[in-house]
Amino acid sequence: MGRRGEHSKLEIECMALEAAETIIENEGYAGLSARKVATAIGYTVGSLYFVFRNLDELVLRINGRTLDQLYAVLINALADCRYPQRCLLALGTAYLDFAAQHPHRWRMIFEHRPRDEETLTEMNKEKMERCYELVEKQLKALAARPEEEIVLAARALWSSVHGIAAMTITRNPHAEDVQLAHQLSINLITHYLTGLSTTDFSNVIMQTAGRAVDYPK
Amino acid sequence: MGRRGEHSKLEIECMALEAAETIIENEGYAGLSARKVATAIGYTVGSLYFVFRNLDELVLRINGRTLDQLYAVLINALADCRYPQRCLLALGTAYLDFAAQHPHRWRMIFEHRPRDEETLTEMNKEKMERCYELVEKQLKALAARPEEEIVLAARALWSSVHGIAAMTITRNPHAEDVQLAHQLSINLITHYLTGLSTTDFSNVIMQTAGRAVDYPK
DNA sequence: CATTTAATAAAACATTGTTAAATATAGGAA
DNA sequence: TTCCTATATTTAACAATGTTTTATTAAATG
Repeated sequence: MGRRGEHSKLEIECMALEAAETIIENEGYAGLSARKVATAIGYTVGSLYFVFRNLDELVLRINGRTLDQLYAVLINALADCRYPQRCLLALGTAYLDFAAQHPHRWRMIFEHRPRDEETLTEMNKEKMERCYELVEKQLKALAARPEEEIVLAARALWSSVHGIAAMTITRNPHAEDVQLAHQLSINLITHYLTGLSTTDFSNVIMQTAGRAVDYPK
Repeated sequence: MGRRGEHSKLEIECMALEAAETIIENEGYAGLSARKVATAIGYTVGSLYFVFRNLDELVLRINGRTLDQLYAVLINALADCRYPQRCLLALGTAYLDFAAQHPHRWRMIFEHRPRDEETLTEMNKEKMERCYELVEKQLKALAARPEEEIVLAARALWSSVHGIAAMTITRNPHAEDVQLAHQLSINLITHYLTGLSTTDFSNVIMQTAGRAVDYPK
């Protein structure tokens, strides 16, 4: 009944985010509801809208936090390896492990559909770009190549690891799924890097603008 | 009113599926609702449950049809190419084009969460496996390798192309996005295949069971 | 102590998926 | 033809949802 000032707006926001995260971690996004979050933090549903514009914004914030956690995990994974190839493999492995440990929150990053897609893209796109940059840094350390090629290779490689995760790690991943994902990631990264190193990229002309693509041989 | 027997159960089912598909194609999954589908085919909402157990089943069926269409597109793409490398590139390009042309229906295959996940996996998993098999066939034509390696490589490669699509082709893809996706796909496939061809796989021992992974050098 | 102000709750609304009940029509029987 | 019954179809009802509006209550202020 209106215990004013018991928690600051920022505290409520934080409590709500944490409560929502546990709900999602346990029951998935489908199990999330405004009322459930509200009662979990000892408030009623209306109070949530005092802190968040709507549920989309709450999910958006959680996705941001998840991406931050992921980034920290990736950075951490780089601490144990010295050579670029090993670092790239470690990044892939770390990503897959994170996805397997928090499958619901991880999938929500990509599956959630906010009403206005634009704000999301602007808000969290940068947090995704950071991952590409980590890969770019390793690729640069691997061999001197034009910036453009590095950017393209990093994006191709990281998207691929994500694709392996998306196709292999379900919402309730079994140990064998995760193991297969690791195999695939190692297989992919290893062969891609080998191919990259044996290709003289400067000879290859790709003219995709007019849809006439000259594939490298 | 009850105009009994005007349409057979099967006809209503077909009409509902088509109506739902157009709704999804236009407004995305978020725009889909039981009542909207029902009125679109000139019936009321109750009649839908005479044909489908619930909305999940309807979506499941649509996903199945989408996967069938995709498979047909992939098969078609193989008609224009003769050499395995070109075929693999063509498969990737065809997949990206399909995703770009039907972004909502394509994403729904992966984003939809039915209440009981098991039926879906059993139902449509096979339709996804077919895609891997197409890739396997091309890889076999490329070089003689143990079945196990082929299966792994096909899965790695196709997951990667899917990852590129997932990360690059949004729900409302711009032409430049699609073009970038094509570049990434070509880049990825080319380098991966090059790497695959220059690697003597028989030397590589992967023992991931105990988590001690011996990376290929 | 009285008054304002803002935090919180409570209630109301529209919309959703789904189910149960009501209704009307087609096809056969008398 | 006329009634009857089975069932296709509609209508109504239910519970749950996100969101908005209104009402209340406690703190701050004078």
